[in-house]
Amino acid sequence: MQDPFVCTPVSHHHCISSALDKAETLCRSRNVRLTPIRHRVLELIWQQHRPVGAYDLLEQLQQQGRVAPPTVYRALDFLQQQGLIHRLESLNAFVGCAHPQHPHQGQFLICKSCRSLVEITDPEISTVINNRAEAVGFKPLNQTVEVSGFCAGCWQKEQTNG
Amino acid sequence: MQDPFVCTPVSHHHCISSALDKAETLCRSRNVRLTPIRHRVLELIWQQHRPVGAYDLLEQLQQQGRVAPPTVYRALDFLQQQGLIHRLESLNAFVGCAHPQHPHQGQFLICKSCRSLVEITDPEISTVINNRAEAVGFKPLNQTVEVSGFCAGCWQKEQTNG
DNA sequence: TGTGTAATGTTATAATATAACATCAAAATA
DNA sequence: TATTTTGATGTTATATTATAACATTACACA
Ligand SMILES: [Zn+2]
Ligand SMILES: [Zn+2]
Ligand SMILES: [Zn+2]
Ligand SMILES: [Zn+2]
Repeated sequence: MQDPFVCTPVSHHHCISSALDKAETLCRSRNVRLTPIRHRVLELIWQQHRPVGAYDLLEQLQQQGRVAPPTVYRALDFLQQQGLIHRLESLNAFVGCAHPQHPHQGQFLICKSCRSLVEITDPEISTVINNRAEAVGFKPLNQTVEVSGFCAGCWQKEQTNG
Repeated sequence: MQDPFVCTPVSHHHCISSALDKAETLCRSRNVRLTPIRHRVLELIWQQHRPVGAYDLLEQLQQQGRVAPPTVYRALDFLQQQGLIHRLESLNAFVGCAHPQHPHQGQFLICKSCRSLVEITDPEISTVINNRAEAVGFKPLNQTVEVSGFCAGCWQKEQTNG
């Protein structure tokens, strides 16, 4: 995974096109259509490389013609179904997934200060949660794990300033 | 904790009044005001004993006179600050907390079928998540852990029916 | 009783999301 | 190729969730 914390403008350009390439390959192999709108929405999401709201995307799309909310939400639904993006429940926002090959639920670290985000995929977290759920007779299907706090850089600033 | 899965009408009546008693004691000891509105909102939340939306609460409050959204949201804010309720990010809903004495972040098991909810408080889950976050240089402050799936009862029905 | 603060009332509006139906484009079939 | 079918998008309206801003009221405390 491309680490957002060290993602420079140059490497980020690469990480956008890499994500889009992966998406195209994946959609072709699954025989689903990554239409221009869907492709564009995914591109806009990766350009930010941080959580983006649906209406932010809408605004950007509207710079090239009239677009209405359902268009954006449909694209987001598709991208989510294909595992190309994740929805962040605590932010009402969306972020690109860097490993869309295997369906999974991400675990997200969200910086309160710079609003950057890192997705981790830790099997131990999933396992512990599932075990505890099953221990009380619950059948777990889907996990939402979102951690808010400070990224390394912002935490350092916090400590020196505060 | 009163287990919602086995919460009968009778025991539930107890669990409402117990929660309200705890809240009163707690607010008195903290020298904050559990005003009639706040008390009423907490009561309505516990009456459902499952996640309730702000506008559901509003509707119920309006049966006794005109109430506007800010009133409900303010009460919810207060109750959240005091740890008397939790907000479920994945549902945009609120649920009563059965252990408001010690501030904590809950871990929630949400049944897709009957929409019942169980809060667990598992230190191991918190610890694993915090460890993994710190391992990538992130300073974790707040965790959102919400698991959707089937409660014991509904899972049994699912398996026999499907 | 006055005086400051916290809580609530009130109105308006912001932000997020979906329903319903019309139109269009692509794929499949004849 | 023409026809049919399906999926995608356009369009309008509206639902749902949440907050801003300012007026008023209740309470605490001097
Ligand atoms: Zn992912
Ligand atoms: Zn940061
Ligand atoms: Zn709790
Ligand atoms: Zn259930």
